[in-house]
Amino acid sequence: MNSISNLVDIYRLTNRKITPQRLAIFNVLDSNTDHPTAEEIYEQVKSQIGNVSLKTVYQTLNELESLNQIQIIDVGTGTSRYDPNVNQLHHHLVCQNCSKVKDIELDISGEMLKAFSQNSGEFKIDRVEVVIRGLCEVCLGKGSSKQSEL
Amino acid sequence: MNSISNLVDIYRLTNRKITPQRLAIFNVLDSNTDHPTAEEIYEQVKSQIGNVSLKTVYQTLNELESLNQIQIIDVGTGTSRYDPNVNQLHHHLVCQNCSKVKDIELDISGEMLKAFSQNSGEFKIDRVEVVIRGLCEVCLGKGSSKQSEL
DNA sequence: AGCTAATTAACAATCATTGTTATAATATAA
DNA sequence: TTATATTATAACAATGATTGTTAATTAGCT
Ligand SMILES: [Mn+2]
Ligand SMILES: [Mn+2]
Ligand SMILES: [Zn+2]
Ligand SMILES: [Zn+2]
Repeated sequence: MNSISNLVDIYRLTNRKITPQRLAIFNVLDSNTDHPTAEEIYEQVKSQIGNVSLKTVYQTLNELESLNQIQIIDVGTGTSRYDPNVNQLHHHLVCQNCSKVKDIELDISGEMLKAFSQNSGEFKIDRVEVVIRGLCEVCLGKGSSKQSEL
Repeated sequence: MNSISNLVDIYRLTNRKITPQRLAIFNVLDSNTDHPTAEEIYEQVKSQIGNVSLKTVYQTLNELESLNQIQIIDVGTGTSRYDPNVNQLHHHLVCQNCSKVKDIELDISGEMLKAFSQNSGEFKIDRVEVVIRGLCEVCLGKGSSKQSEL
């Protein structure tokens, strides 16, 4: 994602208005590495500026995606995650216990494409997404038996 | 997935009843490589035995997953896909035009783990899922301009 | 300050999936 | 083969994430 002042420029140039809601959403996303859900962003924005609607959050997030400022990722946890990291190719670690999502840098193109071309007949690759599932550092530390505690 | 007669045995051994609905669902899944949705399975079962409810289809599919007979995959198309291929490690190609899902065999563990251990601190890997997005053979043939036709 | 297009909030709607429950069907033993 | 216990089914309501609708509000410009 671009800097907030760049976003403001982009918004002005595309006839979009700079509202407190949008600015607060930009702020929450800026340098965020947590892969928050829309609901989480909504809560943070609300604590910053008092009033937003969840609909506005969704609208702005979809808008930012279509401006290529964020990516919307679905790692199978039931809700979409919003990721401002679009400049650096990366993949994701997903904790099966706490559902936290972390970035991981992986260059798989080499071996990938080699094995792939042997296997797949015709298929024009646009992108490759890797999700690694397991237990994060925190949940490992707690011991996996903690999973079933309430 | 096991053979249908094996499934019948498993069901009997675990105090489950063999119903026409379940048998029809087994049949639809048997050797199926289409990664159908619950709705699609429901339609096929309906054309075989006349009456089922979608709820029964979901129930049976979840049951088969917990018996490790199928896997439920989510490739971000908005609906879960049901895959009887659980004995052979594999990944998925997803067509961005027609949403078809195809199996692909890829052994990424080597390079993967190497790059990974350099990058990720502590994380206990359970499984690695790769989704390759692009255009399938059919949609390539039609030319990508067909995408916007109605 | 006033105009106008864009934005917001409130609310309803959607879609996939799951919960509830009264009825029906299977397995098994008399 | 019929009765019985138990599991499964269908119908329907409910859920949760996301999107649609619209009347009221606001940003950006004059
Ligand atoms: Mn990321
Ligand atoms: Mn598959
Ligand atoms: Zn964790
Ligand atoms: Zn296709």
